[in-house]
Amino acid sequence: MENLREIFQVMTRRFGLLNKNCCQVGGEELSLVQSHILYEILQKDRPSMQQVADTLAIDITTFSRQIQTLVKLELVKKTPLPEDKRVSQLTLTTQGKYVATKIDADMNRYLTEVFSHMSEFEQEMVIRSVKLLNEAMSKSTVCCKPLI
Amino acid sequence: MENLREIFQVMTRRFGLLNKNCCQVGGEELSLVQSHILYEILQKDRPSMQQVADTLAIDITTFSRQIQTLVKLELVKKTPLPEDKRVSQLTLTTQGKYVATKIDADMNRYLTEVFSHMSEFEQEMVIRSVKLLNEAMSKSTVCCKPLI
DNA sequence: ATAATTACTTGCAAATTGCAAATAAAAAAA
DNA sequence: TTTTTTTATTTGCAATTTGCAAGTAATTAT
Repeated sequence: MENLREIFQVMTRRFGLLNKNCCQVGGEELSLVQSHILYEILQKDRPSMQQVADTLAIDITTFSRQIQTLVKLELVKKTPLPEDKRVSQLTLTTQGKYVATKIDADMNRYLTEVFSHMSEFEQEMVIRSVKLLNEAMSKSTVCCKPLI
Repeated sequence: MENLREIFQVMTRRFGLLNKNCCQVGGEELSLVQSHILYEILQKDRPSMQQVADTLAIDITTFSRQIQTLVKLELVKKTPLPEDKRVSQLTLTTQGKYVATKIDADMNRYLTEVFSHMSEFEQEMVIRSVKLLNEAMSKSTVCCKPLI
């Protein structure tokens, strides 16, 4: 078969570059990890710290500190859950929602631009392929365990 | 159109997880960046520092230090170019070649496992798609400029 | 009432990163 | 041929990020 590593290596790097651009909003510049955290909180409904950390496969101590930063930036709010005061519910502030939405829109814009270099047919094939790839990775035994 | 960001976000993360596993050889554990550096030196013929740093879009100062680490680990050798003593030619040591090849094989094995969860037809489609995606990104104006 | 778990937070210490500034060699300009 | 400019690479910080070990506080199990 093909040299899989070769093409995926290139893809990974290019995506890394794409992602570098993608997290500055206003004056602030967020890291990729932080943007992923915002994204996850935006999607889920009032998730706990542990929940999001697990989903993103980030060490909980690292995550704790990242959240502290995002709270200081007034993008995220932590509310103790009444039924169990150990857990913190995470929500986005208005600012946070704005930022998360902005990053989402930017990323979609970037991706759309990338896609514009392909034919309609190719675009659909690529989308189908990425979905397949995601499924395959979720079934894989060698990696990618967490995540949805 | 589809929510592109969604599916690519998931893919990016899963690949991040896949890559986490993929860089330990013997007792040593290399970082993803370091494995990319080894890969690049393996592919190219005696590249210079600047060359590899540009290809990988790594800041030259960061790169300089990474190479120092790899030299200490006896995976990379730096030889001053006779015609221009400013530039260092990079080559892999025997150890380095072994490690780079090992990582390459591991990654291919992981990817093959991932691919095993798809049909023959799907596998080919995915490969074609990733190549298309790489081309599209190389044409893109919003990112991914360096790289080959 | 006591012990064991769970959810999260801190205290290090090691890596990684990039900007500014330095060095040293080569090329261009005077 | 000097002098200046450019190029390739290295250091000096200083900020960020990371994970392990150990701690706190709230819950659940015994």
